[in-house]
Amino acid sequence: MPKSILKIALDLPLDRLFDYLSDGHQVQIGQRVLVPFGRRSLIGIVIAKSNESEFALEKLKAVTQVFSDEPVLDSEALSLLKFSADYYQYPYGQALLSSLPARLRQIAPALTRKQYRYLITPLGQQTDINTLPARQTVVRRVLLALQTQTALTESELDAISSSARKVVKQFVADDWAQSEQVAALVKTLAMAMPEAPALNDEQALALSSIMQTPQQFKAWLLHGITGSGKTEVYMRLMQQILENDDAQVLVLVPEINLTPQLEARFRSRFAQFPLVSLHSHLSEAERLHHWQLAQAGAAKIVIGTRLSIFTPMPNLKLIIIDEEHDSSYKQQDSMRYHARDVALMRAKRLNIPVVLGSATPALETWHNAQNGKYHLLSLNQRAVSAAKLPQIDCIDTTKVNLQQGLTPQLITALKLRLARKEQSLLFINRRGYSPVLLCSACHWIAPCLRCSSRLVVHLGQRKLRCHHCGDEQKIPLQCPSCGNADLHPTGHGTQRLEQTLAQMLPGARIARVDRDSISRKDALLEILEQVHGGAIDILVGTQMLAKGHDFPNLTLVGVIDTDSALHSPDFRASERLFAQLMQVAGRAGRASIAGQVIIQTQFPDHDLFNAIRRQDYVSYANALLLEREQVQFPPYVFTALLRAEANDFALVQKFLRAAFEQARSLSQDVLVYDPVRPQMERLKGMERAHMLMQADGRPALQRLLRNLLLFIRAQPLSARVRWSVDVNPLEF
DNA sequence: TTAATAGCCCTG
DNA sequence: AGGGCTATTAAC
Repeated sequence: MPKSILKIALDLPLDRLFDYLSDGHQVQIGQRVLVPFGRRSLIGIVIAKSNESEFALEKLKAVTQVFSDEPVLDSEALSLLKFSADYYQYPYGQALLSSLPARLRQIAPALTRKQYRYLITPLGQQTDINTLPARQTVVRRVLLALQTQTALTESELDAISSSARKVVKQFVADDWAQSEQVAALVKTLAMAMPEAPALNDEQALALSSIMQTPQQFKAWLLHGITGSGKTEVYMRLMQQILENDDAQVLVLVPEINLTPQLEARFRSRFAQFPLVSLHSHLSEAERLHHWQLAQAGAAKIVIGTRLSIFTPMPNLKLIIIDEEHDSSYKQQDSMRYHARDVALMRAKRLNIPVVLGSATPALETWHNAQNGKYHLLSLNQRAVSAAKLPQIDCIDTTKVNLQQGLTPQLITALKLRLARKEQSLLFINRRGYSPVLLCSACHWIAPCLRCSSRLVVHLGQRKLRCHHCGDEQKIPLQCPSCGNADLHPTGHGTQRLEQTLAQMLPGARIARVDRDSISRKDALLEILEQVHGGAIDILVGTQMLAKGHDFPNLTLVGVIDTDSALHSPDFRASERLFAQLMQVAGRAGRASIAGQVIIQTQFPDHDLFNAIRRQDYVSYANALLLEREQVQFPPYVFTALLRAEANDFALVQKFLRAAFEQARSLSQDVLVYDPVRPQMERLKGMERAHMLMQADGRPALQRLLRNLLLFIRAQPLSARVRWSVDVNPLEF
């Protein structure tokens, strides 16, 4: 009996598959199909074939269209998505469809345009440019370029002129050139392949350790301070794996780190291996094209952000996760997966190595390295041996006179760098002019009407703005509460700091980097270029500046105010602050000049600053882990969070109350906490609350969640509140 | 999720 | 009766 019933995943919040008749179509598992659904048409993915259906056979509809000229999703990709969807309690169909490039979710056939390049023929090579009419400039330029470079890609032609493609087609007709289809997107770079630097002992040991078992699952933690040469270890490792028959390698990076420079660095190092990137700045056509090259096995290296962990790669032999502690690996809506954790699952299922790299590993990761689940490799020396560690000073802001929020020590240090023609970076994690607008008479503070937050003063646009919902208001002329006209912008943000510095240090060339100044896509790159070129003396900015940029002439880093993170109710705040400070400190003095870091704080004797001064991740991580163990927080327990929000708080309460009673009755192994309100009680006009569940092991928690969700989905109330489940939430 | 429909209050 | 609104239900 032929298996004519297809089980199909659809992009719906319903956690089940739908049955359709194949109706004579040749259909494979993993294939993309178009099906009728109600009175609309949906894209689906075929998950299984069967002889039977639990649905009444006469009610089954037939598949409308099979996209049979496309490659199908392989079973590894399908099962990884299924596993992740189950683990993160998210409908399989939605998880699967949203892992695909948007073009594959649309109804039109997603044909990728074929790429061509054009090669010069002997006849074309012999043709003398000077015999061509002088006015045909494009013809002359295309021929000249072909003669000197022997081959041109379509994008190189486009760079010559918009009519260059037309010209080259005529060349093909005249047998001056011939066209050739390009299988993979290989951007050939004119630059010579850089010589790989020699490895130091630690790097060599790390490489050889991993390469002892290149064909089995092992999780490696590459723990190395900034500048210790983690990237070089990745690249040597990739080189060795790639040289092995047809292997593919996946490199995950945080979004902000995937700069064109990093991509170019990998490309020039691996000129012989086709490389594609996958990130949010690609056009949909590019994303599809890159994804398909990975899926076909043509791209040997994929560098991508979070979502690319799900990219089908038939010959995947190594996964690398750079800056593994970075919180951008955690998806914060839809399926709330953690790309690092999914990478671990994927590597385990494929039986391949996975390498996590960081200067400040996540405590979860560090814990796993301590208990032997991961193998620890440490890089303690700086790879460039001349480079020295910066000196780190914490200045007690309660004991000195601040000038506009700056300590005399920091001002002196800034002046010294200006005199020496060296560069400085000031790190302040607050954008805008000042974080509050305060009435001097009645202490009224401008609040956001839609969120439980304060409005930030933006003097440039003369506006008050909520950084949570984006709402804007005019700056009031008098206090709405008492009528007093004396309203003060209080506290310091990036704009104010920039202004202060300009007044205090006339002549200094200052640039500001934050989300407000970096509106355009390339603006950050432009500023960074200016810094490299020596056109900037002082760079002021938020955490956008903390990562990945090396400025050899930058010798001073100032940290203005991070104290709020020390007393944050978020249990991960100090872990994050430590990582952030280590990262900014690493910006100072990477070349042969020793750097200085000045941290302004009210609590210079805090453990965190003591550890920062010594740049001692290990003892601080161990101390934090001890605390986490004592209070039974992750990674010593497994948690999940049920979040809910609605305009009407009573609905949220009712919804969570019902869930709470149900969860309590469902499980003895899981500790279910009373629903509470989060730090941000109201956001964009929605009243929020959540319920925490905590267990000693994953299975008990998973079991509870599965049953709890069955209950919730059956509740009519669940349609009237927005709710979501977050497994291993970053904060609660 | 979308889309249809059932139920309800209101006007006229 | 019919318009306009919300709640409910089905989708293969």
